[in-house]
Amino acid sequence: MSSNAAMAETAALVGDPARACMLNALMDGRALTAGELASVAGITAQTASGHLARLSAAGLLAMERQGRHRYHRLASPAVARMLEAIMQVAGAAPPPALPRRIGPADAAMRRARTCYDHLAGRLGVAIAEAMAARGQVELATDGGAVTPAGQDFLTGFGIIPEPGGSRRAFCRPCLDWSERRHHLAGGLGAALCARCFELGWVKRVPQSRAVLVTRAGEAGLRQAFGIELG
Amino acid sequence: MSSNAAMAETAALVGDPARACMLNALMDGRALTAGELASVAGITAQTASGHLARLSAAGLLAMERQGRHRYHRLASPAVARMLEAIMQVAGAAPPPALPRRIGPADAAMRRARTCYDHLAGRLGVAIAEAMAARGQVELATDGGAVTPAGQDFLTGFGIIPEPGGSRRAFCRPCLDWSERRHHLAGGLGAALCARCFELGWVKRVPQSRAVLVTRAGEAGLRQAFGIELG
DNA sequence: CGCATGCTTCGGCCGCGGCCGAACTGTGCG
DNA sequence: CGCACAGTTCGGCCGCGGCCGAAGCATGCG
Repeated sequence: MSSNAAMAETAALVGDPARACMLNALMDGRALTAGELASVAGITAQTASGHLARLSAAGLLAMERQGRHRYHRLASPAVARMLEAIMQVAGAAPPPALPRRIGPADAAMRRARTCYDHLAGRLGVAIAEAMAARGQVELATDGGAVTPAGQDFLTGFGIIPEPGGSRRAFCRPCLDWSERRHHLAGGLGAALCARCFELGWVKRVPQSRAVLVTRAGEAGLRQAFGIELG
Repeated sequence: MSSNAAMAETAALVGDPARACMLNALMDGRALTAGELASVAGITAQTASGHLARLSAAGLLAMERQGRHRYHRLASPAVARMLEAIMQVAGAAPPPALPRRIGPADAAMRRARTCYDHLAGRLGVAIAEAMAARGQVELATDGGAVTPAGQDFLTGFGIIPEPGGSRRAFCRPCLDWSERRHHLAGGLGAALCARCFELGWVKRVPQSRAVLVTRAGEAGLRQAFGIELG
């Protein structure tokens, strides 16, 4: 009865070409701005705004303000799974993942850079996702925490976990500019970044926020986090 | 691009309350008539007809004529999976599976009966599904086949697989009246039915198409097919 | 401060599509 | 053959919702 109505409502949201286009563009887990989504859907910003509001209200999307931008992303893996299931029935091959050029044009910046006091770019995101996958940190939209396993790892990595003091913001997710996924910020992000510099794994590029991953860094990252930047 | 359009089209089909209602009613794998589907959706027959035609054209439903009835069912497990994924996102609990009374009112008939020369009812459907699950038979909409493993099983069960003669219709699915799922018909269905009588597993109920599963039958069916009629 | 930018809200246009009544096909039954 | 019943097709009504132009906030920058 009402479950039918709820199902229909959700499906109807996906059932509009413009909205389907936007959802599809978010399938890789990145977060995009309203303007970008309007562009990929081929509609004006005001129309997109309405769609995005409805998608968020229905719990399909999550929104995150950052300055004067608003980043939208799929609200949960369940949404992605649903979209995949629909595409399967629709007989549509998953989209060719067109390499839309977003973020900084500089390849080195996209690969690795600092964001204030922590690491960003593919490197920063890879570290965050590796630690999350291994259960060392738990990331939520509005915060995060280091698990006991994470404490152990950090100690072994040469980072002394914070005493009770400014615990609040110690482990915090931050939306990555170029990757549009979360990397680690807060005290933890800063400590990881500092330790990587200390170990000689990364070096600053003069006059730029970009950092260079050294040979030693590639080996160390592979061993410590299982990361392969490619 | 076009994959977005295909996805939107499919989702839009589910996105109508009436169609969602019908699809939901088919989630258990049974096949229902257009009239029944119209009834559960609370719309007239002519409106339902239009919906069903569109759903079939899009490959969400499969239709099967039987006399002057037209039975509709989900076209594939992928469709069921999609619907489940949508319901999950919609936060709707799967419908309480309201026990709609369909088919013959006689409980014995629903449990087990003969259909011409083969077994039907919960028993017939259970045998067909058990054999399909074990890879002994392969059932398609318009025919079926006994696999090598199935040949072995049948030999052990005391059935001599047909010689090349009337092979065509030896293994054939037949839509079950009360269960609205397929049971086995054709030469195979007849042979299985005959053997069950021969083994004393089932007995005819006088003046009725219903058959009774004996104590020996319950044990035998459990052992031979892993069936538990409950 | 004022301007530019990103996004939202409002108002109105318009077309798609769901709905039903009525009429038609086709199957089964006596 | 005529009747009953399941299902479809046709035609027309109507409302929901997508779309954009214009105007209204918010944030950031010089």
